Amino acid sequence: MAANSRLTIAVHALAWMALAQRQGRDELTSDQVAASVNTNPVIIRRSLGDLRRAGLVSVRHGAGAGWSLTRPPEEISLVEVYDAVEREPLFGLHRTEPNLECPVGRGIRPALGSVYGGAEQALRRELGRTSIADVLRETLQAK
Amino acid sequence: MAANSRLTIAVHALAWMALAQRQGRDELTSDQVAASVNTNPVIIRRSLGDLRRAGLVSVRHGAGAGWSLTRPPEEISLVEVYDAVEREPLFGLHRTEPNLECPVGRGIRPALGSVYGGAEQALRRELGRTSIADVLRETLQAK
DNA sequence: CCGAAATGTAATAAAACCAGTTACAGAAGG
DNA sequence: CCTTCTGTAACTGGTTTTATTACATTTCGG
Repeated sequence: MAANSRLTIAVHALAWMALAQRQGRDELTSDQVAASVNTNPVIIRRSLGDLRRAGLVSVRHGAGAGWSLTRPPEEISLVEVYDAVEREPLFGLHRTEPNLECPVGRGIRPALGSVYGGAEQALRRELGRTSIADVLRETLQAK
Repeated sequence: MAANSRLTIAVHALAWMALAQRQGRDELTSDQVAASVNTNPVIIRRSLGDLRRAGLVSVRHGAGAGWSLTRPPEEISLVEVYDAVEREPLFGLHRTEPNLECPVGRGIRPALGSVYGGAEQALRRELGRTSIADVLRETLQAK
């Protein structure tokens, strides 16, 4: 699995926005976020665009524009971020249809689908236990 | 995330081997497994090779060779299969080092590491609740 | 109302990964 | 010894990911 870093980038952006907010800066541009994440501003705009579509951040256009959180960071859980930025299921099924003349080939896809669904639920449940505020607190504790 | 199908292929192979075993065929060649999964025998040999290194199957070489389970299918849990075939962590950290002059950039990686570790544990715990025998039973129930 | 500043998005590129395929050396049973 | 099958390397086509450039669009501030 080519593990992507979409969740990492989105959480980093949100945590940084939460810290800036605490310091009185309610809005950040994609350039400012990109400077902390150390990537290209377009990557940040794409990621924050996903979060905007999920209702987690809002944006103002034009000159003096910027991004801001729509909720206090205590009320943004990582599962919402996960759902906002991650589209693919965790495990892929067969790329080509299995042999339907084999009893295993016939029935395995729904069986796997239910197992995979349960595993994803467990993952999402665990992510739901952590908020952006939690991540920020742990981040600032690291000396 | 380009979700790969390694877990699917490995579980399919093991379920098929479990069914064959129940029918008196203790050994299968990679060609026979590939016929059910509907893929190339080399893919199966690579997958079963991972499972062999994890101790879940054994192989005999040469003419009349084949693969067999080393344990009853009730005692093979999906988390063992997952660990055998999946090397990458679920979520990638930053591809390039974040800006260490930013307090968030400095501390976020260990913070995310601990969150991601917990999420993976939850996933693995859930996968541990299902065995190859469970998958086979559900597979055969699907009409 | 004009210009500056910022977003949204398309197009492109390089790197990585995945599934599939061919090929072949090596092992081992008969 | 010969046949069969594994183990693995090499390569291919396709997809994904991150990064980058470019530009039309939006809107604030003066």
